[in-house]
Amino acid sequence: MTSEKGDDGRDPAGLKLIRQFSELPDDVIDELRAMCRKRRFAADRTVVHDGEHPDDVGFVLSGVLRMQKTLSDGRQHIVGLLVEGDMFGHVFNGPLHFAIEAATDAEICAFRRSQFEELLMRSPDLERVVLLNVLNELDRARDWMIILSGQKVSGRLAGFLLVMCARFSAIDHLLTRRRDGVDVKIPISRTDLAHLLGTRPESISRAFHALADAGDISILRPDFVRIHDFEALAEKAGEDDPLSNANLREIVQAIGRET
Amino acid sequence: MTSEKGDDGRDPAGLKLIRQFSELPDDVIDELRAMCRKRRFAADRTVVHDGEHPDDVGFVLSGVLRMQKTLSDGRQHIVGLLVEGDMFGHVFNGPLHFAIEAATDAEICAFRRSQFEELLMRSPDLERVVLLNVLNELDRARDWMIILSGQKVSGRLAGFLLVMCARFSAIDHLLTRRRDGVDVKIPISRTDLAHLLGTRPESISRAFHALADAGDISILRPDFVRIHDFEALAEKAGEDDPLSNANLREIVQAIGRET
DNA sequence: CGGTATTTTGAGTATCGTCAAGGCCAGTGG
DNA sequence: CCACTGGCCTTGACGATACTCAAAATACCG
Repeated sequence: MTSEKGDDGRDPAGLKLIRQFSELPDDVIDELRAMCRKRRFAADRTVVHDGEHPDDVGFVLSGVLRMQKTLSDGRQHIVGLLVEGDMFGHVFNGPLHFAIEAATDAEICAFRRSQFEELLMRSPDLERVVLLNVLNELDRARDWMIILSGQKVSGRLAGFLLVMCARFSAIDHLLTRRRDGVDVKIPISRTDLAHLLGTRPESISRAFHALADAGDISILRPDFVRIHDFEALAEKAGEDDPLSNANLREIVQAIGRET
Repeated sequence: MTSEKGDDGRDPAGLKLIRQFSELPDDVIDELRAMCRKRRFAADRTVVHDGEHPDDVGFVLSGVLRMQKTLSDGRQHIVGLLVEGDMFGHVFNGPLHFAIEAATDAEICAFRRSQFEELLMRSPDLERVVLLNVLNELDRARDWMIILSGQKVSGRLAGFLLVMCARFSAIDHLLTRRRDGVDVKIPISRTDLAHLLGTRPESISRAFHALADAGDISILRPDFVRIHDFEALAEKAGEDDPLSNANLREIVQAIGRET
């Protein structure tokens, strides 16, 4: 469960760290290890350019990446975040119609697409891992859609915070539990958050403080908030059931016991 | 290209009609044919209930289905539309967290999930078809996200109309080309459209008439509009490049030649 | 032709986008 | 060590847009 960042010498690329890979047969892992290249990106560096046929398929080892699309008028919209264990780059021939940039300092392991696809053809296990990964991403995209269709900015922000807790609970340094709530590190700037939620930085700021005034959260630092009341957030977000997500349910129950 | 609806006697389920299946080996198609069941749904009937573990994987043969999520306050949000050739239902074990209903009268072919997955394990070709299908759906979900993050309702509506043209150009009865534009049949009600675009029916109505007043479209009937100016719609939608989509490019060029 | 559901229109209020100014923090250079 | 600078976040004021509630008009279906 705790990710052992220290390389043990036999897994320099950290492939074992990726949850889904651990199920694969050893020979497939060995092949992956042989063909992968570990790369680091500083914050705000571009990992994959917009519109180009990416030559790489990659997995995030650490840090946060953002998928973003630049519109004709120069505005940028973020269509999702990638964290530890997420896959990116189109597997079969499809041009990626958005760019991928590092939101924080990040490490990825990259595979040449041709090699990866060739291995994909030979290993049904790997193909199944990829399929599950894509299905997972599809679910997340739909979650974003639900959030985006909320009409008040504070509602969308509440939905964002819940998604952060639900999806990033396993990621170190983003989420820490306390007696009186959960501390969340927000890995992107206000401006990026505005792009993600389809609004402006000013509105994001007002929405944060509206949630704080309601007592649902506390703003410890601009990029660091403490969540007090998950039910209130869920209601503002219009979630069908705040406890539909297993991770969230666990977090909420843990708080409930201690208060 | 033109879909021949008449069964030829050897393909009662219409499997051949699904574009992606035509590439599969004959024996796989025969197996699919043997295990599939053709079902019809009247408009507004539920195909898959919310939250339940669906036993079926299905493909749309005709008509339009809507994927929708019921929120706690009773509001419904539509997460996407399914048309001819689209797949639905989770392939591997994942609860579908939204319901699927028929937006119009529709025909689907359904497979028992266990059987389908078993065949999936044996046929890499089929698995590849499924993977491509899911990747495609992921792209579409991201398209919706971009549209939803537009801040003016008329912009989101313009984006919706462009998606209709780009994605449904091959579907009979939804899109017909004319000398002075393209006629589009809108397969869902104003209320549903409002749920899809994250707003209210009144705003949808006003947005339609705003686009009509601008001369971009004509409202022939509430569910039937004629598009005159694709560039104007693309600009209002904030699309990066209106001609980035091959189908759209073709439609626009066809109009350009004839005017 | 009449009844019902859907769409449209109108008026008032709330929210948000925009522009502009001020505050906070980190890094830099004196 | 302190002042300065630049970036980001916040706050305020104003106009534009959209939501709400209500009523009228239209389309749909028998």
